Amino acid sequence: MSSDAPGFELPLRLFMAFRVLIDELHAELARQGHPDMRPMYGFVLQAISRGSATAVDLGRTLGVSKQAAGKMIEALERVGYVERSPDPKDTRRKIVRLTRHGTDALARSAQIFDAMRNRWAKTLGHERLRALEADLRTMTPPDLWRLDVPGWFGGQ
Amino acid sequence: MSSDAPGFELPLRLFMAFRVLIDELHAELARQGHPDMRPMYGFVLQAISRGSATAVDLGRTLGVSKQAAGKMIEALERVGYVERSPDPKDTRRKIVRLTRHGTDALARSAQIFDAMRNRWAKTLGHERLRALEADLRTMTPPDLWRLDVPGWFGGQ
DNA sequence: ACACGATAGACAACCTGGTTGACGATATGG
DNA sequence: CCATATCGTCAACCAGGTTGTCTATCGTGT
Repeated sequence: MSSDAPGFELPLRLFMAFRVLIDELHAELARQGHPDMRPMYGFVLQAISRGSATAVDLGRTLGVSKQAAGKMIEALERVGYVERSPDPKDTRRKIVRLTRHGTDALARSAQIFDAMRNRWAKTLGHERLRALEADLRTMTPPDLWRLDVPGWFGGQ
Repeated sequence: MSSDAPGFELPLRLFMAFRVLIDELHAELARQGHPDMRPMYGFVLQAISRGSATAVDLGRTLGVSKQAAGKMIEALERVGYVERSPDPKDTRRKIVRLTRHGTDALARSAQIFDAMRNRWAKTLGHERLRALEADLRTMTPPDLWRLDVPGWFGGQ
């Protein structure tokens, strides 16, 4: 009865589980030809591939300032995951899109995530995993992509 | 029955759930007289209260450099959560301990976490929540306190 | 036709939280 | 008694974020 976990264990375990998955993902990505990949990049690449075409755009969908988004794009450009080209329709804008390398990173990430989920399913059982996912969905905001991952440390 | 979630949803939901809890904690802490509290501070205060008495110590248990730990202590000292005093047995060391304010922050955090867990239990049901916690425990390293929270962004 | 407001991107200065490397002061053990 | 290890600090740097300001361009209303 009084064997309930203390309240602080829940957030800690959630975070640890997240870390375990993300760390594994990046270890595997490094093995598969993406040593430059960083935790943050995945989110950004995903946002770009889902239609964020400019820095302002990206900032909006990521929940950060356009300047932060701009820096992110710059970093991704440096390591060859995205490229920018001027928009002929609007010369103020520079359109960002994934390079082949960036697309590859995303595809491999998806595949690795699926593999990791399968491992969880094997360990916990399909039903338990589905229940876990459903419960997390219940307790979190619906929009999966509007997590402003960046900057939640730093606060304010 | 191909309705399985894509692999990437799991880590995202884990992180969102973590964020939801932490954000709520800090909103509530701010209301309860701890507006200076930040996500990182909780972990550090906890580590100190559990016996990390010096910067080197703290760095070790937190998994960061002694310099980073020193900066953390400095910041906590500035907002009045810890205080330092020279160790008479070893004049190189400065012993850190929580102030009354720091202890209060920790106690309130624990209480708020418990309240949040109760809300989860109400929504999901006790059994589901216990199952969720058990499953997370299964998939994560056993030592709850050796999550090197800081610096997992930044990478490398 | 044009002036004016809104927008895109860039630059600068700053914050947090991390890193390495170096260094002086103190402890400690052969 | 001296070599070595440890503690704290300083300095320089990095990643990722912030705000504020600036220019160039777009698009709209009169």
